[in-house]
Amino acid sequence: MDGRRTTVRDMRRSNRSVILTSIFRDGPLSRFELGQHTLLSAASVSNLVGELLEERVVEEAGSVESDGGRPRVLLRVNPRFGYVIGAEVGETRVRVELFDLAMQLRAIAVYPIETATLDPESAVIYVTGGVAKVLEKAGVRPEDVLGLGVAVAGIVEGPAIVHAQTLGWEAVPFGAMLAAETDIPIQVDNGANTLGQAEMWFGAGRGATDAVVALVGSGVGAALVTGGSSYRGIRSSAGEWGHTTIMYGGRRCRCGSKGCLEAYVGAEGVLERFQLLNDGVAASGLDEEEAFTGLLDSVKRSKVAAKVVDDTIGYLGAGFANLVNLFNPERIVLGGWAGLLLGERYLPQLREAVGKHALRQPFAQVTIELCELGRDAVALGAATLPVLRLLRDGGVPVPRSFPAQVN
Amino acid sequence: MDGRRTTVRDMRRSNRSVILTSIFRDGPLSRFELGQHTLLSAASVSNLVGELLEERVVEEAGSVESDGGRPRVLLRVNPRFGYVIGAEVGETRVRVELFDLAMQLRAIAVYPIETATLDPESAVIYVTGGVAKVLEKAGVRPEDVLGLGVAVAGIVEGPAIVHAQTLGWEAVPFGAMLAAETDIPIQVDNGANTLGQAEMWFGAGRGATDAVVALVGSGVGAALVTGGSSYRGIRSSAGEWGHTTIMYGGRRCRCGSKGCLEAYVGAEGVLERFQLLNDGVAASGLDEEEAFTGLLDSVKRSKVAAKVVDDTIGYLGAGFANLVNLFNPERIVLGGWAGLLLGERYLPQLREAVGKHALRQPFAQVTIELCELGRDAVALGAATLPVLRLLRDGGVPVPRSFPAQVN
DNA sequence: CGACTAAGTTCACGATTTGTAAGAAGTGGA
DNA sequence: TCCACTTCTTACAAATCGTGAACTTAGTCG
Repeated sequence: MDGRRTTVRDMRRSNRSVILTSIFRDGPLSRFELGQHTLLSAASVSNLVGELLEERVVEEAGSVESDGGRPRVLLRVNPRFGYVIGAEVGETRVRVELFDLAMQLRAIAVYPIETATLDPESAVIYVTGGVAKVLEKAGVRPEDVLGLGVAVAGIVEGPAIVHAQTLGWEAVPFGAMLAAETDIPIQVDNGANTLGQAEMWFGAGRGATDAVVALVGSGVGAALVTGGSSYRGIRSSAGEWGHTTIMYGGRRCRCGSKGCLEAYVGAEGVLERFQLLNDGVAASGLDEEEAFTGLLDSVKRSKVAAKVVDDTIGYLGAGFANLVNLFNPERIVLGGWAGLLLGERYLPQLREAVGKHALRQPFAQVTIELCELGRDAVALGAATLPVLRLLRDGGVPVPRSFPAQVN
Repeated sequence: MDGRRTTVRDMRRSNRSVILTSIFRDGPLSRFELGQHTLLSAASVSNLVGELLEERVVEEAGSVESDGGRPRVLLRVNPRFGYVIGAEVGETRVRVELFDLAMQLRAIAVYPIETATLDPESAVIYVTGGVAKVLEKAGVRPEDVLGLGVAVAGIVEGPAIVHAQTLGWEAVPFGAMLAAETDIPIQVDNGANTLGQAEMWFGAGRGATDAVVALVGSGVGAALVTGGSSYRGIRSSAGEWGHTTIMYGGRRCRCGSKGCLEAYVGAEGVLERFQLLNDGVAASGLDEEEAFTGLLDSVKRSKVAAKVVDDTIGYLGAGFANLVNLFNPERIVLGGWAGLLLGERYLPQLREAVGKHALRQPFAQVTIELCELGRDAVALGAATLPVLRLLRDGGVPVPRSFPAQVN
């Protein structure tokens, strides 16, 4: 099977999708404005909107006067047409959030993980338990949930198979395991990707079509967005920016290779470098985040700290420049807790460092921004997955049927 | 203006495109097979093929018996429906080639460049002269040329504006300059991209949808292909792989930065490294290509040469690994004259080096191959640009009108 | 020569967008 | 209160398109 045919139904679905996406993204809109946005004729807009209104995906929201004529009726996505749930399965917690279609948070459930590693079976229990909890809290019926997006800290490939080194998961069919417990449609993705998605929709990435959301925490990753949608590669493990070699033969990285970017700008790597230069003396009794903040705060007192931070900015700048040269993006968003701490203090210096390593042409076309959402946005981003699917399908909810669909 | 509407005509154009592309790519095909490939109904296939036949884009090509029933009539793209021209504007030559729609070479014109730098005006004269020449040689009328694809050694952005450091061109509106001299539709692209395109269609990239064609010559570049089509970034200067930092603070590169991949694996950089280790003694009286071949041939005799080549494979492996980690491609094709010389001798070692630096998951999903077409394929790749457009538009030639369209 | 088989064609039908014209919903002035 | 005016909304006919079912065509085999 080759290229895909186009039938008359694809046309309608596509136009419904265009209209619905327009309403969702650009707020309350009149039919007239929809026509301008979508280039559809007034007749078609009316027709399609009528259908969406009938199905309750869209609702009227007041009206606005117009220079003496009939007032325009505003349309918006019906926030209560359905709900979406985003779940974050991380190393230290499982977090489940319920949103309405206006992406307003309606309920939340958080479970800290005490055990060293979270096995897949427990993760399923936490997630399904969290789903039940948020449904109850918000008073929403399960059948009104359009979908559940799950973000995991690892590589997700094919039909929701998860490989997560830090959790000790290897080829875990997490999507299928969840689908066995609920008939809510499930989508699984990498946490870095969902956080990137959240920034693209609601944060510093708004309006960009070709962007990279770089995440610097203890580890380092990136979400690539090309042509308005997330780029995943042949089997959705693209974006492993943290393990690109930036110093051939350099520091050993926990991935087993040497000279990875992560070994230089990941918080763990930065602290190790500091300890090395500081005659082996490390801040004790602090967790990684406190230690990292302490390091940043001590640059004025300590020459060693200043050098370590300075180097970090340089390395990070080179890493960004690699992205600029390879992807020619329109925007790079720096996120992650360590990235945020660094960016708050050193964004100008970072921009300068990028300029030193990037080619003039693509560098002139990119803007480098700090992320706007906290790290709690991982679940929000996961919740956008079912929304994205709804918009793409023109407002037709995914049918709930066996075999449960994954991804 | 936002998302694009779909009308009933887009549907037909799209289906024509699917059918025509199928016939072009998968050789002579019967209507029946077309139906299977495209999922279109037999009625629609017949209808659309009839139209294409009527317009002479497609022609019948014999028939094949079928287990006792009516024989299937084979269809192929009419090689003489139109012709395409590919031009390569390089540092040492301008090369113009004329192809029919079966991509058979019909005529060629080559102009060596003696002067140190080729100014844009002269380049226009060479190209237009070459076009006239190949038309005359092949006995083709200008109005039968569907398009002219031009490959230049530099960054091409927006409406065919060219920045070519090595030619000394800065923001040259090369497309517009050419369009002023002829009414053949013109498309301009980077030479690395067109060579990559050629490999994807006719060489080692056949069948892949997510691939990288890496070009190692005196300099280093790459063509990125994602989801079956060339990735260009926000303003089409993506793919500058040669200037990604691989050794932070390392060797100075001609781009002005330090530690670029090109400074380590580009032929110029390799020879410099050899000279450095060899007590400053360089092979004299040889051009770069001879010197590079000589270096490779001397690894058995010279420990220094062996080390330099060994290191080169290591660096290149890390560079490939970066691509593997970031893009998760299905295939990487190594090309360029130096890449070819290296690959012929050290492909297994190179694969091993990539494995050392890449993550296990994406590495297991990629195959690394040697390119199959010589460097003369740059013009062939350029000629595919108008073909691609014809296929995309479903066999409707680009109208020749003012203002001349570029890109 | 006639049945059989498979490929290709014709035609009515339903789905879809579009342009046009008619209708509806307000505003402002008499 | 009524009426003209402006602007948004809807109804309808026309045009286009893919589809399914019946039909035609072209070989093969007995």
